[in-house]
Amino acid sequence: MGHNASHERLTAYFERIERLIEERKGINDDIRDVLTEAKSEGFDVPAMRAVLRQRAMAPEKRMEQFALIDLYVTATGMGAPREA
Amino acid sequence: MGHNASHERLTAYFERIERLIEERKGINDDIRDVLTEAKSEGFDVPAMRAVLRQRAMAPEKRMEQFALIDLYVTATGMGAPREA
Amino acid sequence: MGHNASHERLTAYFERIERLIEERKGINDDIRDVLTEAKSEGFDVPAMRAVLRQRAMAPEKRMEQFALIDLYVTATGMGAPREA
Amino acid sequence: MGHNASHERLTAYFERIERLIEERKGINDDIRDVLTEAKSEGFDVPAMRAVLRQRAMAPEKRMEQFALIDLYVTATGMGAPREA
DNA sequence: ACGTTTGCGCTTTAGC
DNA sequence: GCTAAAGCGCAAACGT
Repeated sequence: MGHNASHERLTAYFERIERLIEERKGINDDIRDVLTEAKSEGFDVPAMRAVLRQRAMAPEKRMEQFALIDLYVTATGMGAPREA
Repeated sequence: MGHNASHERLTAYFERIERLIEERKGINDDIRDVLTEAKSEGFDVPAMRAVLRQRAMAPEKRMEQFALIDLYVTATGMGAPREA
Repeated sequence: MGHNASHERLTAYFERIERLIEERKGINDDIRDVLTEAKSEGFDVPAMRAVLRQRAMAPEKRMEQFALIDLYVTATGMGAPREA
Repeated sequence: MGHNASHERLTAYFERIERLIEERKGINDDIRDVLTEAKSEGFDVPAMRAVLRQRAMAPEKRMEQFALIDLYVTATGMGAPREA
């Protein structure tokens, strides 16, 4: 009884998650389609991915970190900080 | 100018993809939420994930894989694959 | 000068860590090589990884986990259980 | 016979890999120890990790990529390229 | 100690 | 088909 209810709840969780996973798969397909379309127009897909990565970084957080990073970079004589 | 048109198209691609990535992130959050909810009811999340993986596999492939695993476990003298 | 001494110590830390990271990378390469060799003899690498995961688990924990997985699989009306 | 030989070889592979995994674990422990030591001298561990990540990038490859990346970044009006 | 967040390894997929 | 990269899950680490 409580046991059966438990089974039902568990099954419901699985179904919800599997539905979400399906949606996620659809989105991944969409992304792939867009990149394929861009590629067919001559755009460089790896470079586009690189830009997407860069844009994904929260700009604020990046700047916060760089103060400390530059400090250590210069301190250890690794050459021009943020040169890349 | 063809160049500007190219920029516009590229920008549009980025925006479409970033929108899709946002959606995907939302879905991942949803999945995590469902698992958290299940956990709060006493379900074991890693075990649930294992079941989800099994359900995602084609039954035939799953049986093949398990047969191999059992074979290797037996071959190397590990304790009872069955009790697994 | 204390400042320079600090720089030197920091640099030393970086070098020690980077050396360790190199070693770790070498080990990962070795693991990959062994698996590749095994594969070339006809062994199934994913199945081997599954066995390695099982062997890495404390036997008692392993039994617990498998019991839960079987329980969930049964509860949700799936066929033949097993795996990790 | 060939069967037994197969078991032996498989077992040998597992043992080799498990030995390597042990070594890797030891290295990870060493890295953690070094960072702990650095922290105890007042160095900022997250920043150190950031520097390590930066140093890990092959400088050449980075520069190669940046030509294309900058092209796309400027093309899409995302603001100063490589500002970080 | 807990929850959140970051890094690490594995898996799978994309590109060559 | 193989090598290289990205996504994902897991675990340790950091801050509260």
